[in-house]
Amino acid sequence: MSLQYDEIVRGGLARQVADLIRTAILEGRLAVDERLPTEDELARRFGISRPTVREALKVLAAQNLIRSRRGPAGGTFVNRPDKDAAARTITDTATLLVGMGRFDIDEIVAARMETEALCCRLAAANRSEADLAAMADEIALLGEETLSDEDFCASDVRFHRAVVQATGNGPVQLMMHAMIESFIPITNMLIYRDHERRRTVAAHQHIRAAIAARDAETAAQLMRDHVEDMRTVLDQALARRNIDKRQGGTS
Amino acid sequence: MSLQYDEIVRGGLARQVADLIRTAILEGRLAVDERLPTEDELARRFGISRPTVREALKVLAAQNLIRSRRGPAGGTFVNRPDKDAAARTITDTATLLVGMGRFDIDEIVAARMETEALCCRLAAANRSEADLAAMADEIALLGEETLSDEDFCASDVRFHRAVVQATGNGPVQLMMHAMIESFIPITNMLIYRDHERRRTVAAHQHIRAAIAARDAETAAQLMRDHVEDMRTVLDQALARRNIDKRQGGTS
DNA sequence: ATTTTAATATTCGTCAGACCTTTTATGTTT
DNA sequence: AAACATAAAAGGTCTGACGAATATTAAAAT
Repeated sequence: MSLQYDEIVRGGLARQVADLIRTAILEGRLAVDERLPTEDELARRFGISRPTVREALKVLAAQNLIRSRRGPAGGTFVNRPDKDAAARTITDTATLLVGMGRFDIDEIVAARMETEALCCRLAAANRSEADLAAMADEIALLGEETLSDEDFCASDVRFHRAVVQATGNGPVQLMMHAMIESFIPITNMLIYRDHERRRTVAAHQHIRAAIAARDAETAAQLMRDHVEDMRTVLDQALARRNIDKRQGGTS
Repeated sequence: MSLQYDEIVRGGLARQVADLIRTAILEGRLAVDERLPTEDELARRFGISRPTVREALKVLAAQNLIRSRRGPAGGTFVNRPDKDAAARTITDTATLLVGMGRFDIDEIVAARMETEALCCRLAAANRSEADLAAMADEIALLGEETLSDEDFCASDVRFHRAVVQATGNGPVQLMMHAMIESFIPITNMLIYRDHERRRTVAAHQHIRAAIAARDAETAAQLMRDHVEDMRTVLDQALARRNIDKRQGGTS
């Protein structure tokens, strides 16, 4: 364990202590799963009170850097960087920006169109049989007539995630999951009519077939067309909503 | 202001309160820049103590959801979602994963190669004169013989950021900045020799020219080749480092 | 009358020490 | 040897207080 327990100079104490410990973790001076001193001990060594130590630790826990357990074998431990936890953090951050309207719909659609086309190319090169099976599952589910709108959207999301998964590329998966998830609130605005549903299922089938055939360019182009299609439906939905707003002002 | 001050059921109190407030913010029940009750008031309404309230608020502050100021006009306020703050969060998260070796170098390079090629295509379509000027600046800087290794790397990063910027697409910028930044620690391992530096400058010039000419496919291919080149140099550097490790075991 | 200065109230930031809850380890009993 | 009871360790929470920063207000000086 290597930590400096003085050097405190200016700013909120809790913040400074959090920064010190975070830096120690990021620089590897605190190993993964290593146990920090007890809160009492930290307070003593930093020369601050325990509540302040706890505020600092809460910050680090919120960033998934540490975890705490009670009991004699408990204490505060350095977390192993976890892809899933990181994915959640990135997704939440992106979702917040999208939800608060910090991006235009157009640029979101454009971003998704291009990045998912890229995923198709990578997926065509790297897909496994399991990936193809996962896509097939969602295609079958999506084809069921009795599916509710919510279940239809959820399955649609899972298909796109399956394509991302098939890229076999960790960093790409990390970023794309965030992009797809943060887009959900907008896609959920859509109300799919029957013939639109059939179009979606057909598009998914063609995309899967191209990926299965390792035809990267066809898969990418099909995905672009598919997202473009979604944009058209989305535009209509938005237009309808605006008309409704003007006519029946029931806000 | 709409907040439920009871419904506490199970789990850490601080955690629960943080979740309640976070949900209220995310659902828009607490408007941007709205002021929450004072910490004393929150403690009273939630039926908990002020230190616990503070732990909850620290968590939310760590997630950039709120800010606090002292004084009579002070208090706790809801933050406006900020692209820069979000970019920092995402970058830090990705950097942690990369730094702790949760991704293979190969998949990082592959991800960067494909995503930056994509950026070139978008940049060719959307670049402004200012974007081209920013790229030209970094090219000029990178050509200077006297540049230190650190400054060379920094300028290289800024060129790639300029390309990303030229896409004019917010979500893409968000994700790509994270990818480029998190890759820095690895690129910094490189020691560029003179002829490698010249190759880099030449590659940047060609990429910029293709983007200026709105030649998307050429720009994309040049970027792929450029990143591929970096990978080659990187592999050599890694090989050298491994040899050094075996010979001079000074750990 | 206006500007400068001082007092004051408000709110976050920190502190001290105590008690509660959970969890593990130990030791006793059967 | 297994089951149970007990104690100790550590985080989780509470109470009450004081310190520090800052906006408002009042007072004073120009």
